[in-house]
Amino acid sequence: MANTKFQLLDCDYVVVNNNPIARLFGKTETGKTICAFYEDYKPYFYAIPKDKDGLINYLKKEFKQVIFKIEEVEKLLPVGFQTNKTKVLKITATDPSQVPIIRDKIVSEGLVDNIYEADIFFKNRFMADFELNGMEWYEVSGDKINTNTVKTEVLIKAKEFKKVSNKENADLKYMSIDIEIGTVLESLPNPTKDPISMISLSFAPDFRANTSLVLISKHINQMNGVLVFKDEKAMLEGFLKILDSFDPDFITGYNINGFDLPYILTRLSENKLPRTLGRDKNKQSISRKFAAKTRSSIVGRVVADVYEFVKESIGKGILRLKRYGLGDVSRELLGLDKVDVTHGEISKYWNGTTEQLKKLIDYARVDSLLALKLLIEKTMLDKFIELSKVSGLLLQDVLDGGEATRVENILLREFDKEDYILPMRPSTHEILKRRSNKETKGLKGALVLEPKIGLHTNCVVYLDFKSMYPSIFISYNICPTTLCKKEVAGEIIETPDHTKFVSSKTKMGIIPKIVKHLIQERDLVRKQMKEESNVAMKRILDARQLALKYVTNSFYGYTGYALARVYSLDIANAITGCGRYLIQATKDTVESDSKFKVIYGDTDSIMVDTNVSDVGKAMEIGLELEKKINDSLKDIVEAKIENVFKTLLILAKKRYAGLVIEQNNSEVKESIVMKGIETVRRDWCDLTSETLFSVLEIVLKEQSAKKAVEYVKGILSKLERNEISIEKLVITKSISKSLRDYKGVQPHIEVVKKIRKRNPTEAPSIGDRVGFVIIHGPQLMSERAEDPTYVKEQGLKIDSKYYVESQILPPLERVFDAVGITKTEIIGIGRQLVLAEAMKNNVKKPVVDLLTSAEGFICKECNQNYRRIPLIGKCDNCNGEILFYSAGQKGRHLG
DNA sequence: TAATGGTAGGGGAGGAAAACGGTCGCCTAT
DNA sequence: TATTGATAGGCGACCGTATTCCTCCCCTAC
Repeated sequence: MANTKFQLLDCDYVVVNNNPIARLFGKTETGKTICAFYEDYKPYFYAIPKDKDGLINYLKKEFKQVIFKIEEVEKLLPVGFQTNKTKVLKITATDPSQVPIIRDKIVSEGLVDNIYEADIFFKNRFMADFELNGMEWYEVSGDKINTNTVKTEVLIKAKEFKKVSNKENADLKYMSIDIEIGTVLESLPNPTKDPISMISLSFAPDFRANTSLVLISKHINQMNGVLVFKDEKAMLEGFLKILDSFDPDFITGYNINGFDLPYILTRLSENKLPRTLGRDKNKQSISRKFAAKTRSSIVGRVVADVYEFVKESIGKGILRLKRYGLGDVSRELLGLDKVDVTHGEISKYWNGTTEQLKKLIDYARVDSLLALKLLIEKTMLDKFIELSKVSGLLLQDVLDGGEATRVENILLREFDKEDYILPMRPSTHEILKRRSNKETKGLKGALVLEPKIGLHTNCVVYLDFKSMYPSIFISYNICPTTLCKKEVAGEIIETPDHTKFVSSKTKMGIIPKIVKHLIQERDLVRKQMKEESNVAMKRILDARQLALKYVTNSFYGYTGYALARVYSLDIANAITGCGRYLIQATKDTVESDSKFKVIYGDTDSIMVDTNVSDVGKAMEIGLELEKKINDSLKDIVEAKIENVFKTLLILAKKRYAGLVIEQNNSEVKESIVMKGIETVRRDWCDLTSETLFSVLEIVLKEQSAKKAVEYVKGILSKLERNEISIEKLVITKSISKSLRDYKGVQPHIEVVKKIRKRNPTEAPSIGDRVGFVIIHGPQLMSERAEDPTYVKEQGLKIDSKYYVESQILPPLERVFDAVGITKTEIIGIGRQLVLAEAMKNNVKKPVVDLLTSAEGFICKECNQNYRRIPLIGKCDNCNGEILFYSAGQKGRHLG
């Protein structure tokens, strides 16, 4: 009998003698690999039979071999408040793989009214019942055993698991992989035909004193850090040996899910080599295609693709990058450059001189190294490890799955604790029904208040509600288990949209309970974080509080997700309805004192003009408002001052920029916040983002339009003189679907088509971001989009007019327009207004106003205006065409 | 196919639809 | 032998062009 503590990495099952054995893979305190086997557990599900005895007899007859037990139990149904339990059959099978077969059969035979939990994976069911969470620590007790089926150092026949509190990770090993195919010249590598030329591996910690190794499949002279093999098969065998002896917990790389791993697996098959990359001696590793992604599963290890982390973190705004090639990302995050070898050059170098081959080896080595460095130095796994602990899912499932999977795993456990049963995932037919129903009935979202557009030079306080939707779940006790579908005795809570729930005195909802617990836990972790001095631990705690936040915020979206087990439009609508009510009520509360105006608000926030310019005074006002709001919305949501803007420019809904002042004791910190504006969008070129950023900075900090206008003029003339480097003109857009699904003409899609024609190996595909510039020519803008590399090679001419008129001016015009300066002033004709002056008069579009009141004439080209038509009938200034100006609109040609 | 949390909203580009202006043929009134 | 004066103005049909509106797409705010 031995007790061993280990961190849980993976879980699966094998069937031996018609009996499932659950296997837990992990890492012990001393860094040893462990596999714990648990034999006495079987899969089960629930059904409401049409005819109880009929179903029992049918099952006993048709599935004699695989039915272990059928019993009648009492459970609570999941949707609609239940006063009484319902009798259901709990059907236990011997083999997990038989459950879907039994389930499909009894459904198609029409033997059941309803069926529950018959699609829960065995590993999740097992972990739920034993309260095991991915990446947590457990002490397993049981006897050591011998078996030849797995490759781990410690083997235990488990009797019991006890949770151990340990926030740190075991000594985990990482291996990064990058492969090169050197034989393909013109087309994409074909894994069934084209052999792998090189495999680059990097290790953390070092493997036999090597940080990296490059395996090469043809003869070259001995080199440091290079292992030479006679052919691909020998190299793959070498790779398998290294994998087994290094025995990593994590397999990583850049786009390994999309390319390297499936390629290696296919090559192993083609070479008739075993595909057992995992810690099981027999189970083949597989790589399956789901929707747009490929997922690999390797027993006992975790596959983590750095490319996917980068893409996701960009989406969440943690990393502001317009492209995410390994080179771009490494430069940005690590300050390291990648050896640059294009796809076309790979085969050239592979078949070229020794020098070229060396360069290729170097390139491959750096690629696997960079991916590994990114993963470890940027601690990309931390958040996912904590998400695994919070949701209970295995780390691999957290990485591969979406937010719904996490929510559902928590729901499964909590429903079970209170004797509720969970619905099945919807069928294809049900999904379609839900979607079409949603279209007609609709899920109304949040309220966005009408913004007061313009520059606000008084201090503005930004208040928002702490975790608004989660708080609504709690305050209104919103849950499928408390939803009143018919008349119910006892206290009822009615939401502003008239959806009814029983009060928490009658029954506290399961989601409110979960959410409340998650919020409390997060507050606790944040407190611990503040007190923690150890940097590494602080980082883990930070990842944990973030993970808790993500999961807490996922419940609302889940209820409106058509593929959810617990889907309820009524609930989703009740939540957003409460949200709309609360934000409107808050606005009214603030404005009940006519001193203050709410100038904007979105979903859970409001911005209030304080009428004072002193930040300290504004803060006092903010605190008063905060108190006032919280008094009126007591026990529903909690408002908090997020920050104070010294100046704030609002351009439109969801678009604003502000100068934030933080006064901590004597320290004053200034920072600029920009939301939704082109400076934070990735589908505008750097020239636009940078110019606009500078302009906004000048406007917010100095309130000098003159300076801003001068700055812009400088940029424009540089652009016209071709003094701007092409890199700054690259616009990027991502490919969201397969090319043939695009209905219209899109610039980035046209570029991909061109690249494909020229060199298919270089062409970006679905999910990638495409960079392009617009070149000079008569065609549609989309057709003039070109690959920047190609433009440089061919010396094509950039369409500077496009950049001035479509990239630089429109965003700037919106800014100047909001502060009362017209396009005329920007491009330098007419007098220049000083912002303050324009503000004082509160004149919007002064030139247009002038024209509107007195009808006149205007030049189509340069907007010069005339009270009388020039004698020659053309513009004196630029010889442009003269238009008649009427009711503020240009129209009617002259001459 | 299988499966990927939600809605609100701004803004660019392309293309269809509607609007407009010019011309022509035809008619009528003068 | 015959529709046959000349002119202005109204009207519909047609056609090309400039606007407007709508849809698709991307990306962001929350």
